Amino acid sequence: MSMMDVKGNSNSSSSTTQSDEEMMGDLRRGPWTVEEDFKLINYIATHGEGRWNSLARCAGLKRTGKSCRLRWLNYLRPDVRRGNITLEEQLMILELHSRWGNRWSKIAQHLPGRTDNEIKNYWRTRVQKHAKQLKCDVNSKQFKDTMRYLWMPRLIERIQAAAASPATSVSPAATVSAPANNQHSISNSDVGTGNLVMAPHGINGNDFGVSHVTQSYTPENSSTAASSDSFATQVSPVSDLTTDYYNIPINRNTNPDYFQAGQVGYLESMISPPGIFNHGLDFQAMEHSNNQWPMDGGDTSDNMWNLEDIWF
DNA sequence: AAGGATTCCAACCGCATGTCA
DNA sequence: GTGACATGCGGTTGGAATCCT
Repeated sequence: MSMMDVKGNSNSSSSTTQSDEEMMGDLRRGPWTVEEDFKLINYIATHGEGRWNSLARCAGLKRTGKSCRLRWLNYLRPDVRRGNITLEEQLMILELHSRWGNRWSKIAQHLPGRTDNEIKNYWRTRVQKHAKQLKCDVNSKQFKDTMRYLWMPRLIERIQAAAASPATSVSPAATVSAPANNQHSISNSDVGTGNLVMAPHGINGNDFGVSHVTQSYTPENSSTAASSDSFATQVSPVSDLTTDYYNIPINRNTNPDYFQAGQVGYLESMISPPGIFNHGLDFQAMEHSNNQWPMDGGDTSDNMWNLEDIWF
């Protein structure tokens, strides 16, 4: 069973370009196979990226240029980072989304190794889900306030707690991501200026469920490394090509303007301006009264939504 | 154990914009 | 200036995996 089976060889797409249409004869769709991945990787290794339609032809792939591009950018690229979104990344997504809205690609530029697709999926599956549970719009003031005064602080607390006790580190990014230079170091002067933390109009959202952030990332525990039983024929959701198969080092970030998780300046800057979290909420007490905020990987979403009762 | 519900995410679609002849 | 084609982006879909009853 595959998406290809479902969508078949439909050639009714009105969005395809003319050159796509010309190729529509026996185009493949749906999940990529190992063979296709190899072809694409090998071709790009030799000839580089770009000119995706001709690339698809020359590489012997019966795919549209679009499809090749997407597969490369979202999955095969050497610096694509697999695995769970870290706390720091969640915080970053949250903050950047508050600034830019659904500008996923722009947000992704500041999260090395993460694709716009991944961030978009994250937002939709976690944040919007919670907004829905709260019966409010993700862009509503109510929801933003909840983000800003409840979940952001909790996230920061957890990041700091993790930093204080490395044995229970929650920051895979700190170990996986090791850019060499020129990260955007956020100074304390950013704090309270709206520069990064606590933007004037608040924070839109985050996954405070953080159910997947407590493990250190390894290829083995990558979320995409599971369920490899269908690997022989289909790879898309399961292969860990960037490590096991192709032995390509992960996460070679070159973006000079990105945030490095675990960077002290960043975390410090994430600490709220004085008093901003002190709106009569005792988070410690809340944590206790709600059966805490586990650091062991359990999904805390429900607990957090219990906090909602207190909040409202 | 079974099957229904939910979650996650790869891949697709449609549109906008960029590039080039 | 214009049209053809390429690229990029955000939204959506649907199926595998996982969870729940």
